Amino acid sequence: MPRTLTPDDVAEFRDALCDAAERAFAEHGVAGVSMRQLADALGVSRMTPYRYFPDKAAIVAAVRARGFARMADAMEAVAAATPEPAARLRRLGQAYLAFATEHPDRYRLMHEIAQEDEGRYPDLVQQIRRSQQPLLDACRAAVDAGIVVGDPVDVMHVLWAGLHGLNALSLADKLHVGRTAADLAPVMLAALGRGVAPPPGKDRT
Amino acid sequence: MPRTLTPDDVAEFRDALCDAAERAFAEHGVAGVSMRQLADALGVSRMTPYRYFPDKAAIVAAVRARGFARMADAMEAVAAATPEPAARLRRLGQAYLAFATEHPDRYRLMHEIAQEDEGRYPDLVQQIRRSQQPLLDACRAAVDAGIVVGDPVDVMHVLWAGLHGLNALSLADKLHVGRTAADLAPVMLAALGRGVAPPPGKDRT
DNA sequence: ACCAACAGTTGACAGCGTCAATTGACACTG
DNA sequence: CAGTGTCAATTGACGCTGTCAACTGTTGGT
Repeated sequence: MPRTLTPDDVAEFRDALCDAAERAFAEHGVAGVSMRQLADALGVSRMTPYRYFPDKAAIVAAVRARGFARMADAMEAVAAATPEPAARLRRLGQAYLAFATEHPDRYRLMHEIAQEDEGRYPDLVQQIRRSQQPLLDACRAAVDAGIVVGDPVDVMHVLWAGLHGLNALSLADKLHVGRTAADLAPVMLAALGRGVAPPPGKDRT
Repeated sequence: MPRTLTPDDVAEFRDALCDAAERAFAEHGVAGVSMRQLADALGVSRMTPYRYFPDKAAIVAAVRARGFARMADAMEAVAAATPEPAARLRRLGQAYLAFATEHPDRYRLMHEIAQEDEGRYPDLVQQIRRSQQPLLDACRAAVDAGIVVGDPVDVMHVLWAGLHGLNALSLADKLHVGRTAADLAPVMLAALGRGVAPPPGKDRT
């Protein structure tokens, strides 16, 4: 009914749409949710969402970006609260694993979608980058402090891959019966810690 | 035209359908390929595939099962050719990473689909299990040989998660520019090796 | 009081997965 | 050799999808 849409109006509607989409995607999967259902959930007609997003893929991208943003917030908070390099690295690892455990649907949507050419969604790309930054910074600090050896970017990739791999197996129900991500988290963290630590014989500052 | 369908006929058609589906899925993604297109590709009419598979999900499951079977073959071959425990573990890791590099689309389909309740496809479940078995056996052997410490199943999960995580990041184009899976493979393998090795001071048989 | 602008709605279309009814060719039986 | 049952394969139909295009109706500016 209003004549012109203020930026706030647009943001509000987009947020509401993303909220509804996030819930629906979590429950039925992306493929199981139609644009029409989302419109219904918001009490608007079929095509209204298309005034705020160019197509369905853009909504998926927006929801994924929100997920990465939430994760980035969590990682940044942990990093800021833990100055000591070794502890920071450990805490970030725990936080990464915890995020997937606490928000399994979100994490799945963030990673399991294989959105083609996500470069077309700059906000998504930026939030992905932001979510990695604390871990990368912590790796650099750890290498500088001498508690980790190797190229910081390599180390970061190894840690990230290990953490993400565990999350992925857990969320895909691929862990053997009786094992949970929570069980394996300390084992993984210990192994990664030993894997990137300097060779024995030197002491750590 | 033939009156009764021999089991061989059925197997042949199912194979041909899976071949076509695998190619099409690789090129356009599962969501981008319709049953009708698959039927067209085989030169039969829309509903014919439904005589051989109950629905589209079953075709996806069959193609995924084939992927895991191929992988299991590769892993079994490596394991059989490498009796020495440490080398076996290393070679299996290399083979796992290589498989994803050589068959990216297959690997993606195998892992990125989040098929709900894959327990309904016993063949898929069995091939998944089979593809893990060589690594699990190798972990047990390595623990027995004293070159790896910890619960063998835990160790296997840690190694698998590390390898899969690297593959997942690589295939999702999440590695930083200039880094490839091939670059990071040795780094990851070395880190995992150190991560599960016994504490220093003991010697390795 | 008019008009242009534009948020929102409805109509329409091609394509989807799949159920149900139909077709047509063959292997038998009388 | 005509008739019949069987079953692989095809076609018809339905409700659903994402989205283009045309439309409606309200509103701020003149």
